[in-house]
Amino acid sequence: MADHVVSTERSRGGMSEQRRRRVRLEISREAARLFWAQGVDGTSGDQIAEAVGLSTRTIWRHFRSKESCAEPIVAQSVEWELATLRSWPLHRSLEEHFATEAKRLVSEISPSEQADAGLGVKMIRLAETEPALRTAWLMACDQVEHELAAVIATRLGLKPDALQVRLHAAAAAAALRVINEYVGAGLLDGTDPRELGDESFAFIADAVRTATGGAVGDPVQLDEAPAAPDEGAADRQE
Amino acid sequence: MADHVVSTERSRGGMSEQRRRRVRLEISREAARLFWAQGVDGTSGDQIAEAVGLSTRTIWRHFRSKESCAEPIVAQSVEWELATLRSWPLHRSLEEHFATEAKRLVSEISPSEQADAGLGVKMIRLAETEPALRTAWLMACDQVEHELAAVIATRLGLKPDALQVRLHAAAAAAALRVINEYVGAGLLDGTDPRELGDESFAFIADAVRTATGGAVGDPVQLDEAPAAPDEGAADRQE
DNA sequence: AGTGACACTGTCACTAAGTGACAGATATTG
DNA sequence: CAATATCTGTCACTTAGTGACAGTGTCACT
Repeated sequence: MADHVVSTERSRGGMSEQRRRRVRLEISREAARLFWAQGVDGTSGDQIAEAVGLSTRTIWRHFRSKESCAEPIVAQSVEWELATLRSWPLHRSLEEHFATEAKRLVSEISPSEQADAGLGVKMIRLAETEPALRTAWLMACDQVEHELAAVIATRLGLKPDALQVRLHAAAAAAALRVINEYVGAGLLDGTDPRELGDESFAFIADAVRTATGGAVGDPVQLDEAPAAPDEGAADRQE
Repeated sequence: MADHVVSTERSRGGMSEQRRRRVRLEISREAARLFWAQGVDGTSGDQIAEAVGLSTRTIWRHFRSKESCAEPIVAQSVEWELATLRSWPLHRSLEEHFATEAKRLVSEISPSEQADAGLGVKMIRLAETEPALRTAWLMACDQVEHELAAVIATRLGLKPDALQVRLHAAAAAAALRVINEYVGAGLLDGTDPRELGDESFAFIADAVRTATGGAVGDPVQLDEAPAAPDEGAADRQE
């Protein structure tokens, strides 16, 4: 029985991971709705449980705290940025890549994803005044920072934990955070989505380029990556 | 000494403000010690209260949550950066200013402040693994970001909430955060303080300059500040 | 089909975080 | 000393979150 392990192990442990994510997202949707409608403090765990049709105990089995119920929705709202960064080819400029990816995204987005995105924006807005939610938002930004570190590391031919890379990644991620907050606030205040959307991707690329002192944004030649002409003090770190 | 306005007016509502800060700091010291020794989850509010010699109820009067007990110690550990930024004269370069301020600081620091700084570094380290503390650390970084926004705004002749300013401030603050984490981790891992200290202030200035795309760091002429092409990219913000 | 293993959920009792309300202590002012 | 306002301790209380146990559905193997 030890030889055909594959199918058994998948069906047991693997099915749940997908299912678990769906349940968490479902809980997160209801929690976000309630948080937005009544505030975080004004929403109890029991209310969330009732809204999603589960027992309170089960909520705590999926989320370690009330605030963290918002995490999946918030995380999903930066997921497209993560995906875009992951798929950024070496030979393209950031502007080009963001422009094409943004266009593709707009055409492919489903109504339910759009609703989730709306909730995500609201949570980000709420995070400015509700310190409890701020953690969730900053966690998502942290994800972006790590993804950026990986991308930048390969582009500059350095390790992801080199100080130089971490600095660039942190600065660029911070810029992305500010833009997200800015765009989100604009949307919620009634600015026309099209107006913001059209300029935003060019803006994003420019912000990343600036925040990294111009080190990240241009196309990279394959033979150029490992070369990295001594940038002084930074390379003594690993 | 202060028999006049200061003492009277403060004694009613405001005397407490100074005293309150001292009490909060005292609590924060004990909390940080315990957090470091036993972890955050392993430390109860009752323990903190007992360690500092107050009732548990009084702890909650000074801090809205257990984790926030760490805030004052963490905040104090970036206080010198805030002060240094506040006192940055227009006509000096960031490198010069940081170098002189750092020297002055090293000579003036008291043993108790040194102990507090040690605790602060430990809390920052702990924040990497304890999400509960991460909020405190990021709050402190947020302070730095706001201070930076104010400084950058006056240097560029823009408003503090202009998008351009917010982007620069966020990127620079993120860079400072990474450096703080890097230096702190180095200290805790036994690196010689002198080795890190000597290069760090030059490093800081350089990081800020890079993160702002070179826009922040140079001396500013007085007549140049308000000049900035006033209807440029950043003005769509109000 | 039957049986055991396992993952998921609900129920309930419990710990710990945090608040409200009241009373006593302390300090400042007149 | 009297008057007032802030600070603190005590205690009862709400709520977030956990541990333990039991019931249910699903899959695997026979």
